[in-house]
Parts: sequence; structure tokens; C-alpha cells
Amino acid sequence: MRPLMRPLPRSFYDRPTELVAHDLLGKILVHRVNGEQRCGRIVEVEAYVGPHDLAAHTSRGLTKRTQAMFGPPGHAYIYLIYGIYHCMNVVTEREGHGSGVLLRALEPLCGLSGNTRGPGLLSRAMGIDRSLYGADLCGDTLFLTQDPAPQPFEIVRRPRIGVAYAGAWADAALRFLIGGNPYVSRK
DNA sequence: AGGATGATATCC
DNA sequence: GATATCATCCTC
Repeated sequence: MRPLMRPLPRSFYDRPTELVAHDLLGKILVHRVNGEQRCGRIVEVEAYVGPHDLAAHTSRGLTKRTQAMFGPPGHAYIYLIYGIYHCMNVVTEREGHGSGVLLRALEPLCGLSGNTRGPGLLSRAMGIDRSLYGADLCGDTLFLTQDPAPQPFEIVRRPRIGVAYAGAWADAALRFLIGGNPYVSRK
């Protein structure tokens, strides 16, 4: 698995956010940190489609925190939540659009210990924090890659978690998960 | 059901 | 400068 682990190209991210979210399921997240490699298969994500999406951080406009999400596609938007946990998103669509996909749960593949079911736990297990804010996912430190031996799976759509404040957007089925996978954070 | 724990946005 | 609010998780 070491050779031909090429990062997904930037063109993968430069597409409609719901499509990117859908296609991220089954892809492999890799983080290379001080000589070791941590990786897991993505089993659950959420799409935040742009500033008009009242659940998206970008709905409050361009701020220092959301700068990366308004930046070019294929970079990491990482933030601290509840003073404890980090959450990682991939930035989608063209620069200035303000959209991204939250990575919510992983199936552990290599170098991972502990729970990876939930965005905070995923980031902790992968060693992802704000030092990776804005990281280029087309580089060789933190990136996504195609599963070399993909198996077929069913994709299920559900409303997003923890966005009850978002009015009409609270109920949108923008959470994508692999049906029946034991590593999703919630059914 | 409620607490941890700190950055951030938004208010005075 | 103060405070309300979190795209969460754990414990009771």
C-alpha cells in the first residue's frame, strides 16, 4: 500500500459540495507525522454547501477563522470546538465560494488507536489539530487517496448533527454515511 | 441531563 | 472588554 498512494487531485474538490461529500465515502485519509503513518477509511461526512447554508460557518461571512473555507479547494479547514476537540473539513468548490465537507467518522486502517467515531475523536486519533489549518491536501503530509481495493457499499443520507439552530437548513439531508458500517458515529 | 473548556463572534 | 455560543464527547 506504500507505493502509488497518490493524493486525490485538486479537481476532485473543485466540484459541487454534495457531490464531493458523496464521493468522499470510502476514500482513505492519510496523515504522515514524524515518520509514522496514520490512515483510515471515511465512513461518514457532512456537506456545508456555502454561505447561504445557515448551518455553515461561512454563513456569517469572511472571518479570520473561516478564511480557509473561503480559500481554494483541496485545503483543510480545521477549528476547535467546545474548547476540547478539533474538527477537520475539506474545502470544496472554487476559491471564494465558502463551502466544505466535515469528516465525521473513520474506519481505522493503520497507525490509529482509540475511537474514530465522531469528528472530534477522528481528529484526535489522526493527530490533526490547528497546526494543520489550511494544509494543502494535494501535498504529502495530510491527504486523501483512493482505496486500492474498494468494495461496493450503500450510501445513506440523513440530516446533519448538531445544527438545530439552522432554520430550514437544519433538516436538509446533507449527512452521508456508509449504510451498515459499524464505525459511523450515529445511525 | 449536565459539565468540561477555550476560541470566536457579537454585543456593549 | 464582557458574554453567549458552539458542526462534541463523557459521565452521571
